[in-house]
Amino acid sequence: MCRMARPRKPLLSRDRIVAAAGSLIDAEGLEAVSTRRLAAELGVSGPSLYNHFRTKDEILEAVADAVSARVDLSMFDASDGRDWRTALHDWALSYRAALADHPHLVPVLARGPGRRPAGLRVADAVFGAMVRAGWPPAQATHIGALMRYFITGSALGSFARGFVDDESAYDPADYPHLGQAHLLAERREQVDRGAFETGLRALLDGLALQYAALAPGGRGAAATGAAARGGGQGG
Amino acid sequence: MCRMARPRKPLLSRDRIVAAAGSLIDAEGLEAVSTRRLAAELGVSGPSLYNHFRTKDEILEAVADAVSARVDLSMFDASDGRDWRTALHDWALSYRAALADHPHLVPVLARGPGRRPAGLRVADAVFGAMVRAGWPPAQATHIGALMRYFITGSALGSFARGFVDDESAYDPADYPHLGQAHLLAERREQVDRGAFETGLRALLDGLALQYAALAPGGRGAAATGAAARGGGQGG
DNA sequence: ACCTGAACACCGTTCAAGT
DNA sequence: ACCTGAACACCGTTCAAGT
Repeated sequence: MCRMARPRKPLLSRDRIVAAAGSLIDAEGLEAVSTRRLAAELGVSGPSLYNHFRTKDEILEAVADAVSARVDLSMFDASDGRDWRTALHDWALSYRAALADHPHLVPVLARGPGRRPAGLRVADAVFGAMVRAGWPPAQATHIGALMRYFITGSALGSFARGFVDDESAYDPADYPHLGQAHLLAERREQVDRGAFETGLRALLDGLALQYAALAPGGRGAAATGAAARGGGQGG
Repeated sequence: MCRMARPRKPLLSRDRIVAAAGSLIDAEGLEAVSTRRLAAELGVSGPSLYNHFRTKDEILEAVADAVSARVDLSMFDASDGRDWRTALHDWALSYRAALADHPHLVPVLARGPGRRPAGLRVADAVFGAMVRAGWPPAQATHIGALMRYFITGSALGSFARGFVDDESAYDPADYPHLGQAHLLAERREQVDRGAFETGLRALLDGLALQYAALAPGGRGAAATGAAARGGGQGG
């Protein structure tokens, strides 16, 4: 009935390519992904990929979006949005966990949501929930941004990983306070988690102070478009 | 007296290479730096660089270290370390300014101090000052880490830059709260600065609360007025 | 000691050709 | 429509050769 019958089904699909790229990145890192290598992994030749994606970067973006899609956002549709602090906290843990599962992908995710649908969904959910909780829109934008800064910063620059595992690198004459720094590499996970928890708590405590200081009119219901000024008096 | 006299002075030096690489990165970004291109900029052939650096990555690290070296640390040697909050605040601004001057280099700096002397000097100064102010060493480590997270995260993932400047990317049916998102690209600087200031203030307020709650052994009386008030239920 | 050209084993991407 | 081999313009790095 139809035209001529397909000789055989396609070897490739966007999903297959994204899945293979994700596995390769997790296993061997971002630098391991070349179009030729990825194609070989899929049993095809390099240029075949260009039938499904316009550039290699588009493939990376698609993999990153798949990770963003796994970030839990259910804490934000809790009706009234009263408890913005708890929602923000739980979301931060979920976000961090997603990044920790795919550390090699963090540099891609840290570039921002761009055009990635799942990345935009995350930004949308945070912003919407903060406004619903009574934050002025400008402040809600800032909160989405600064939480991203902190979470991706912690995932990317895993602090302890930045120190080499080699005592001789830290001459006490040069760095009087870094005598134990080579131990950081061993206790990496502990330090990273501790710093993240301390920082998250400080951030939420500090935001709670700012929330308490908001003009009474702006709380409890969706705020007007007027939007308070930026960050108060800082700097 | 000496052996045979040098025929002519060397064409290259580590300093010249680092300076040329820095200029190239600032002008055209990290991807513009290939060994051949950089060598051409210096009037030599590609492999010549390998007489002065072992790898291209070592060149990048040296450029990054030069940026770290320009971060002001003078606020940390203020004798008693009483006012750790102000010192941390001023340092954060200085750090952010250094990164903002060389945005293309942030991905390199975000990897952590590694073996870079100036990077280690920064970590050493922060840690030392916090301990001197009465923070327990473990907490001082966390503070150094979480400040790094936030500052490099904000420089790298410049929030607004992550959104495309194209209204059609944000279908209200998909993202009900992102109606104005394409405006972010225009107001990028404003949003980034506002988010940074809001976040920094929250972070310091939150840390002040934790400082005030330290066992009396950790003295200092440095907590600012903002810390005294409530609002810090645990996360 | 320092620079060179040639070479090796790679890249991302385009394109005419096949089916 | 989808895949291929060949080709273009690149990479980082090594090395024997020159001075």
